[in-house]
Amino acid sequence: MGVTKTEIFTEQQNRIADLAKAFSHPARVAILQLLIARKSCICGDLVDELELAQATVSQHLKELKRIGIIHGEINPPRVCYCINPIVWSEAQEAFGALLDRFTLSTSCCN
Amino acid sequence: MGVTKTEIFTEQQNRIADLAKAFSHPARVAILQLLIARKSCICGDLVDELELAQATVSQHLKELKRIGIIHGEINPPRVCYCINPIVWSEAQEAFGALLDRFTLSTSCCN
DNA sequence: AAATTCTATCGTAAAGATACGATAGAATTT
DNA sequence: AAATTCTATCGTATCTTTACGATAGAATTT
Repeated sequence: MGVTKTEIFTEQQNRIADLAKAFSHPARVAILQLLIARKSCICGDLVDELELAQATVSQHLKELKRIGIIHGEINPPRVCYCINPIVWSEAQEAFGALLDRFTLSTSCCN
Repeated sequence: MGVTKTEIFTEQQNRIADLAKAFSHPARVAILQLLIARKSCICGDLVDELELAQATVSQHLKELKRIGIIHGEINPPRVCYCINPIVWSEAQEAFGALLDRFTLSTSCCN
């Protein structure tokens, strides 16, 4: 086994889980924070800031691109990575909706 | 290798990544949504709602407990799982702070 | 054209995650 | 005491993730 049964969950549940993967590794959190702070970053800069090999950074960037939360613009000989505002606000709404659904009145045993 | 180098990241980055793991699998999203809706759930109920084996549901509950976002109260012969309001609000603040740090003015290439 | 620079991908090794059947443990019920 | 009920854990198979060295590809620079 070892394979997630995505077909038994809703689109929304699968999408939230996928978006959460963007934030589920400290390197990707660090990358997103740097992209926000710098407004644009190239892979080389990120490799200097993070103590990770260039291949590893590139792999994390690939995952963030797959999710859609960043996109890269080729600006030879470099690549400018940026937050994708559409997907970012999608994440804001998705997490916000889920996190705000719980209030103390919803709690039972505390 | 295959082992995350947590020591090169900040406490905050590691914590956000860990909290995000709670939401990074659709089954755990579904469990949290059910806990909110029902205000308390027992493992058996969850097994009925999710099309997953009892052992699998228990494993996801264990992961959510490890993160701290839920806690179980033994109420023999059952267990009442609840959202932990402290950790839940920690997640609200952590994700909120990160997600709100990006605004359109912070964007570069769009 | 050759050298340089930067990023992506390949190949690979190790660790972690996911899923489930089987079994154990703990408590109530019969 | 035996049976029943419910959850946790064990063992295991498979897939995924993380990490890095090596190499390829694409573009500018010398």
